[in-house]
Amino acid sequence: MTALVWYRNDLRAQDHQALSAALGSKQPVRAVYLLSPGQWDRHQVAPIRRWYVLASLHELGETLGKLGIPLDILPCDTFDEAPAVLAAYCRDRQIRALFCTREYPLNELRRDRAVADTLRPLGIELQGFDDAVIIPPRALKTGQGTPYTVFTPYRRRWDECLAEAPPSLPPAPKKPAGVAPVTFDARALDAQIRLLDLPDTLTGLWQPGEKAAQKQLQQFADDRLADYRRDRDFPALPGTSLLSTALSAGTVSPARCVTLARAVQRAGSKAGGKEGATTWLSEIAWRDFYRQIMANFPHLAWGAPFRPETGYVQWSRDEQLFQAWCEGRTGYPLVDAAMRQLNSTGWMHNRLRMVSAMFLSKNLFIDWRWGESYFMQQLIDGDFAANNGGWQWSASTGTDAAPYFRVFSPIRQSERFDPDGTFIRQQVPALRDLPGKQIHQPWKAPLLAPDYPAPVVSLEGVRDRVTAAFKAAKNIHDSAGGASR
DNA sequence: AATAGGTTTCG
DNA sequence: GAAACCTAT
Repeated sequence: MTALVWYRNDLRAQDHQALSAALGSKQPVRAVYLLSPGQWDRHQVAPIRRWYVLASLHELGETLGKLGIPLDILPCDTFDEAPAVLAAYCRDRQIRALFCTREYPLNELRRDRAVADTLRPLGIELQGFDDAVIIPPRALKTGQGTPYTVFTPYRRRWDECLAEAPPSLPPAPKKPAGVAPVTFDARALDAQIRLLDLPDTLTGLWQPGEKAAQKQLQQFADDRLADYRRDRDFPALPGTSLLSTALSAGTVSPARCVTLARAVQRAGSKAGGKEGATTWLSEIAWRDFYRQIMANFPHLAWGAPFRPETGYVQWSRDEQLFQAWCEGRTGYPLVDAAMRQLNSTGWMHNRLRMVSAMFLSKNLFIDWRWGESYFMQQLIDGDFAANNGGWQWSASTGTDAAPYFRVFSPIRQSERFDPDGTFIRQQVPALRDLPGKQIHQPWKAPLLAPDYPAPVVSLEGVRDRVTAAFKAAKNIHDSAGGASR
């Protein structure tokens, strides 16, 4: 009789409820990871993200090995094969219980349901734990018993829950007495990593694995969290935690993040320390918010807008403008700097995700799904719920009312959040010689940046056009009888 | 989690 | 004349 931990996007040994439960069952413990390149293709997982996952798995295999837990990497091209692959494995290894961390997007839910249905007749229960989030997706309901669809009231409830019941961290896993360490065979992983064939200049920017993630969290909490509120919106500063990658692959747990943030919040020693921690906790709450949106509105997984009437918006399908956006040559410095950061590092500062998404969906008026998909293909932290939520927020098709708020001026954003142009100059060499504030509007000094493109669209009248297009969409929706449904 | 355009206030 | 303030969308 053996207990099995099925690893997915929870690639850690510390702070891991499923692993803790498996060890607590007093049976021998094994672990598996289903390697699914076909599923990665379907979900458009970025090569750099695949690399991060594989490299983190390599470390996890060694960590688990020291605890006497063998980690097996099982080939399983797509989710469709998961039930058969796991059933065969469980049969061969006398598995009696299966433990995992729950995932909430539709394909993952269906996979897990199919696995549970296949294993139950074999006498194996699949037991899920909700520690990929702080508050489980169906736990919080409004007064009307419906899921929260506006962030602010959600955040208030989330805070109350946190105060009443702070997340608990399971004890560090220990090697059971009498169990010998095992050696992890990383050959399959290393072969996959070689297939990706990514340049060292790219992978060298990132440190995979649980140890690096823990260290990064600790350093952020010690050095930057107190100033997070002040610094987080300036892409030229190291103001953010950079933990999105670790959180999305589970090399760090949100519970650990919240525990550290609450400690800083309570200490509140440094001036502003409290505000910094509170603001960062909000970002963790956003993460939970979009996960509970995804879990409660599963049609989002099929490309549907959250607000049905916005499904009738007539987006542009201009491939050339889209390509200019992807490659960072729109002629708007901060947008281009943002896209070049994404393309060259696999990551983009959160402020810039809003700026570039807003530019694609509102200024170019191109379908937000094109942008959502491009981000997934590039991002090392590509997380379906957060990415979809962010894109729909920018495109005004998503949660939170007041869409007329939602047109950024790429010039204003640039002036506010990269005032002296440091970040732009780092990312866009063609603009390096533009002095001072001129950098925000290079078309006014074309001779100083001869290699930089002219703006691909004018900013004039954007708001009126967007408002008109959304009004037209609502009319179509209402006259199609959508209002009554 | 915003902008534009106006008015008032300040040095 | 710049900065702060107000307001409609």
